[in-house]
Amino acid sequence: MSSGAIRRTPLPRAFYARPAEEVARDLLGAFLHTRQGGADALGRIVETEAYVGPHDAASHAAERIGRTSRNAAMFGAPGSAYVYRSYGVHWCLNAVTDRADFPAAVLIRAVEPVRGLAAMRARRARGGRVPADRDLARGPGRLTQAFAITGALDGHELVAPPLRILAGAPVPGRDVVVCPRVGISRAVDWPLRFCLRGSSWISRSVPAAGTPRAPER
DNA sequence: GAAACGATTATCT
DNA sequence: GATAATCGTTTCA
Repeated sequence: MSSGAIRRTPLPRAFYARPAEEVARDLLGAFLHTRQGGADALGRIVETEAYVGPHDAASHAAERIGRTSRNAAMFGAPGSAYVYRSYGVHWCLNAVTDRADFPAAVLIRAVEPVRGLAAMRARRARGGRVPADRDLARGPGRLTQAFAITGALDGHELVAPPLRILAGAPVPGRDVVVCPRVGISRAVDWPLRFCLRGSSWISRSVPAAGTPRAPER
C-alpha cells in the first residue's frame, strides 16, 4: 500500500549543506521515514540539537578529540547519516551538515509517530510490555529503536531508502523554541536545542522562559 | 590491558 | 526528581 507519506519529497543534499544550527531549526516539521523488515515507519520531527563544529566542545568531533573511528561519518558529505551508540546501549541518529571534512551534525531527538505505529510498538516492546504511544519515539535512543535504525546505517545517504528525511510543511518562527542542549557537560549554555512549541512528543520539557543563566565571568 | 566516560533509558520514590 | 543499568569508545599506562 503506497501512501501520501511515501510520496513526499526527500530533502535534497543541498538542504544539509548549511551550518548545523540552521539545519537543526529547519528540520522541525520534516518527516523521518524508514522501511525496515517490510514495515514503514513515519514520524514528524519535533526536537533536534545542533553540534556545530570542532569549536563545539560538546561535539563528538570537538577539536580536542579529532577524527576517530566512531565519529568518522561526521566528516562525510552533508546529507548523510551519523549513527553512534550511546551508553553502550542505544543508537542515536544524526544528519551530517555543513561541508565534507568539517564535522557538524544534527541529532534527531524526538519525532511524533505518524504511520507504522504497530511496527513501532512491536520494536519498542520489552518483556511483553508495550510502551504508551507517547513514549514510542520520545528521545534519541527510543526513536532509533522504533524506526529500526542501527549502526548499519552509519554513513547512509538520507535521500535514499531505507532511511530518509522527507520535506514537511515549514514551521513558522513563533512555533520554534530554542534552549540549551540535553545531557552534555561542556558548552552547556549554547542555545542549540530546537523544539516544536507546545509539542507533547519532545523528550524533555523546555526550561521556563527567563530561566536565569549563570553569569559570564 | 585497565579505567573512565558518556549527545540515555527504565524504574523506582 | 534520583539512581541504577550497561557496554562501546577512547585514553592512558
